[in-house]
Amino acid sequence: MTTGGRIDKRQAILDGAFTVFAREGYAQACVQDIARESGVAKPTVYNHMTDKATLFVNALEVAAQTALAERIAALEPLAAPGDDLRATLDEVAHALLRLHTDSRSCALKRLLHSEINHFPDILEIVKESGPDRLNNALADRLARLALAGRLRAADPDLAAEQFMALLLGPLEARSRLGTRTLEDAELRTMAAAAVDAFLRAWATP
Amino acid sequence: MTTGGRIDKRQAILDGAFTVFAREGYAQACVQDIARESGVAKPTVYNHMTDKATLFVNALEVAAQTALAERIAALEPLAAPGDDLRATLDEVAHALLRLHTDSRSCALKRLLHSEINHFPDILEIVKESGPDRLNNALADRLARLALAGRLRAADPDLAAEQFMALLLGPLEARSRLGTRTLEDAELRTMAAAAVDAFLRAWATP
DNA sequence: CCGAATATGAACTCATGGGTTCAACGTAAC
DNA sequence: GTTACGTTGAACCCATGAGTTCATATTCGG
Repeated sequence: MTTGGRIDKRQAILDGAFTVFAREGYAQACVQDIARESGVAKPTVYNHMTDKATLFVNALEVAAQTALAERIAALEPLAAPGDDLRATLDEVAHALLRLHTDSRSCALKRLLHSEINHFPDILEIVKESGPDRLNNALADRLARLALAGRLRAADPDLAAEQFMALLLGPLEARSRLGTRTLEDAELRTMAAAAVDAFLRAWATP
Repeated sequence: MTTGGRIDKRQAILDGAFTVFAREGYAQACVQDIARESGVAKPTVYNHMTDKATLFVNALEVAAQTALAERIAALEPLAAPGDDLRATLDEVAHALLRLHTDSRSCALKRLLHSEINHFPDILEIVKESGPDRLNNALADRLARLALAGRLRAADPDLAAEQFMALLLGPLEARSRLGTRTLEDAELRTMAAAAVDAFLRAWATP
């Protein structure tokens, strides 16, 4: 039934679709371009997806799942933090910053924001693979640190939320809404500043 | 030359344009609808603006200026903070949260993000009336507080950036990308949490 | 090698909407 | 009144692009 080729084409289409939607936005993207970008003919696109709208939603969905998985993987060092908690947090913060400044991540965020009113299904994607999931995963790690006496014990969810806020909040202005590419050195500085403030607010007194 | 009526029409057009763009997005909004929303005929729109693109940019520009002015005004209490610094910060934080959850503010942010790649002029708007301006105004207030010994003296710009981050970062997830309307009680809780963390990180030791 | 399923490209239909034209209509200035 | 200017609504032209059709080519299982 689903031959290998079919699955490959489907992946190629979803991938190419995200690329074009990311570059053009939903309305400005045309299916012809998506087909070209995917290395596929236009009728083939309609062979796999019923219309442009579902193509859009599906493309966003896989992009969101991929992004979430990468971000959660970046929390890994917190599972076995060394003696130097600050260094571990710096490392995780820097990795998260890199992932959040990636051009596909920025585009994903842009698309989710801009089309959320036209596509109710997008809300489901956000609940399924949005920042809440990442916050929860981070809260889990922080809770274990709190239990080990290395952080304040109060409300790991709030701690996670504020860690992410301190880290990502400054991003928007610094990157000029995703226009400017930030140097790695600048990312390290931002990560260090966020971790520093976070530890002042959340380290055990 | 410019009779009173002309200016009124121009304002009405810019206002109606923002309303429709906010509801539909740039590409999906049609000039006919904008004309209807503004209580004006379609050729009148083209009488004031050369084309849809400049109409869009101008509408965004006035919306951004308005939003910035409101936000800077909300910092006013910090000019003469009472004995209770926390209470003053709570008040300002709450006011800022209300302004940032306003539906027009959310729409403005959405539009800036989603069309920044198609309209280079938007970058100018962001630099002119974007978060940097608000950060600077806040940093000024915080610098005076630091000078008065009520906050750490180091880097008021960073302090302002982190205050805004702690305040607005949690907003995105909580409001489900601007979909959910937040109750005033929830805004107060969020403001208090942000101020609490900010003071732990930035109060004089 | 054959046959079924899928892919292809080109051409087609049709709806949408940006931008313009024009003749008729206020309306305010003098 | 008349002159000048802005507004109006309707009709119009034209480009774009979603979605389909079909005849042909390709590919893969058996």
